[in-house]
Amino acid sequence: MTAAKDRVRLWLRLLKVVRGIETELRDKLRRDHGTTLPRFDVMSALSRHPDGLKMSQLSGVLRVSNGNVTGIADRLSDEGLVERVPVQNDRRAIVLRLTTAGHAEFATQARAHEAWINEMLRDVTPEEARAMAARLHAFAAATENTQKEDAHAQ
Amino acid sequence: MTAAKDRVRLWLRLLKVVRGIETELRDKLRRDHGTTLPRFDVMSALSRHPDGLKMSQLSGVLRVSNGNVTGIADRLSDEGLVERVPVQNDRRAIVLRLTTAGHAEFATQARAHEAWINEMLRDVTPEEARAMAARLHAFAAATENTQKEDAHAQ
DNA sequence: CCGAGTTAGTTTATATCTAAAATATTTTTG
DNA sequence: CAAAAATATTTTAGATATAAACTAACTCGG
Repeated sequence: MTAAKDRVRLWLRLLKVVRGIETELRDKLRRDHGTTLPRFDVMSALSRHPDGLKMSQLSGVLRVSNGNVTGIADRLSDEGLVERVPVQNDRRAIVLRLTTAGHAEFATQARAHEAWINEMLRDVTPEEARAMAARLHAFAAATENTQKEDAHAQ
Repeated sequence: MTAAKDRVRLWLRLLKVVRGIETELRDKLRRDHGTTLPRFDVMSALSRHPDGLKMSQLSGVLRVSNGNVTGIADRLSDEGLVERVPVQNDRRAIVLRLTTAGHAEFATQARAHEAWINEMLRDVTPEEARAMAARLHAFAAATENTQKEDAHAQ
């Protein structure tokens, strides 16, 4: 089955590219902003939801486990970048949202992030980027679950 | 700069696809083979190097930190799937290689892995897979460091 | 040969991550 | 309504990850 081999090769290539970019981003975030990729991801998701997200929504959006978000939220909360807000009519739930300081801090990080990606992918033309992004829709079939949103987006 | 936005969008799409596939693979590896993605990655790298790899080569190949491999090697070693072999003429170095049991176990896992990927990417034609893999070469510029080999490969 | 610098690997401290159990609350059902 | 099921989050145990400190061994110039 060469078809299977072709698909595996594509998967390995995807994995290598994504890991490489992630490693670069992690280094830059630590060096320039004293933060980490998971923290950036959480703040990024929250920045696009000014009213905040419930913990379960956040873990769904980021595709990470439930308990994982708890720890990251704890640390961001300790630094005053996010806050936990009770939810009306459901005392189980909690909404996490950026504080004013969190919004300001993320705005800075997001500008740097966009510049880094733009530089790292400088050899990809905008046309090619759009075409590739469109093709990647076919891959969405791979993960039929509830991926309603992107992680990382600004 | 819409070009920058296009590139960021592509990056987010890549990230989503890779995370989705990784999540599926993790679940399947655990359910069907009682193992994890990092363990599979280590065994995969070793399977392509019958004479073994030094710890530093392994962490370089997998693009993970040095100390990380130590722990995974410890656990695989406890289960008899890999072994540490001294290196001639350099008593600092250690070569990690699959045991006979490790080779057999990995062969089973690799067959399943190929079938899973082939199924998950069933909507991607072999031609498209090859084309996309070729295009992803342009992305390699993003990570100019020493990525001599793939993680995961069989 | 010997001490400075380098290299290989482990260890340490901490953060991240999952799966599963536990807790608290809400919703559903009979 | 009361019991059962479902839901939201945290907690727990253990694996995975990094960066940085540490140990041991090697290299090399003098």
